Amino acid sequence: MEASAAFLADQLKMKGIRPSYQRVKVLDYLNREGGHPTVEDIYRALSPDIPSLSKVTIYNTLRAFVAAGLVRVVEIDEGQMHYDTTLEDHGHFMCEACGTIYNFPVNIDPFPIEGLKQFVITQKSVHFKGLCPNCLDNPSTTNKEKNK
Amino acid sequence: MEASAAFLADQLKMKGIRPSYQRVKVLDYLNREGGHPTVEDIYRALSPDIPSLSKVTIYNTLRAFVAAGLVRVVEIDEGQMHYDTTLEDHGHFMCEACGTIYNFPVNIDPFPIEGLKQFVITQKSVHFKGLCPNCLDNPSTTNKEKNK
DNA sequence: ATATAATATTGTACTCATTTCAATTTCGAA
DNA sequence: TTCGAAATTGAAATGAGTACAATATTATAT
Repeated sequence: MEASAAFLADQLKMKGIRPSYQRVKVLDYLNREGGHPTVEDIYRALSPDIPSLSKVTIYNTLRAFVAAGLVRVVEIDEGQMHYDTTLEDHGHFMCEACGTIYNFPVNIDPFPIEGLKQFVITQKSVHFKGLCPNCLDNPSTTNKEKNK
Repeated sequence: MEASAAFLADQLKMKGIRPSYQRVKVLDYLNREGGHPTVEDIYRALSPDIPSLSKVTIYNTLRAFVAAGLVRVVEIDEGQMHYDTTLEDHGHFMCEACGTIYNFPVNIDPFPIEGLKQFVITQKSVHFKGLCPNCLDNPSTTNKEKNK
């Protein structure tokens, strides 16, 4: 289901972000699709509807969203950045066969952080890699390249 | 102190890597300097001694070392890859002011991995970011750019 | 409603890490 | 010593992300 443009615009206004047509569309995509899209994913999805859309706009938009705390950057993939709408703390698992990123619950705080006594920690990430159940079941039918 | 070239060459041979002049020099650098160097770091350090040295060789060399299990990739910095000679499991802390990467002990295994029951996990990383004691003490005297 | 100033969008050009490719050099075994 | 395989090198390509300047849009004050 699709949230109304007005509702999405209010979401942005509350965060001090001007609800331009493009920004509302990006937010709508993020809310609808979830997952961990890249700039490229978003561009490919919205470009048909907004022929004039530029990737630069998506970069700018996501930068604004991250600064406002609407989305988070996931840096599990060296190739490109992914964006995550789940704001609660959680871990990320990336399948090395299909490239899909999964969230999993993990409690990061009770870590024995001996050795970082004098450090100020502003960001904690837990990143796992391996093979997801889907690729384990269908070894040859999925891979990163195909899914592009 | 510097390990003998013969000793380093044997280290490589044992891993099935042909001990070329360049590879021995890269391994020597890694053993001597430790830390979390980038290709650029290694290139700048070795280039004066090996004028013909190409960055591609360092890329190739590190890829071979990683495949052989001699070093590990650290993907905490989106900009560029870092390499780590510490093979035991540990976390990485990256200072957002000076860019320095620190190791810290962390026991990753006893994680409550509910939600990944069906997954094959081949790699686990714990990445923290923030400010290191050095930069907390000298706020203006260190930064990523200067340290380049 | 309109003018004006501030902000967003867009295309182009650029940076920079990494990879690809082909040519040359080096190494190792016969 | 020779020959084939593997390594090194430079040049060129790739691809994500950024910088910049021009244009378009929006918000606010009049």
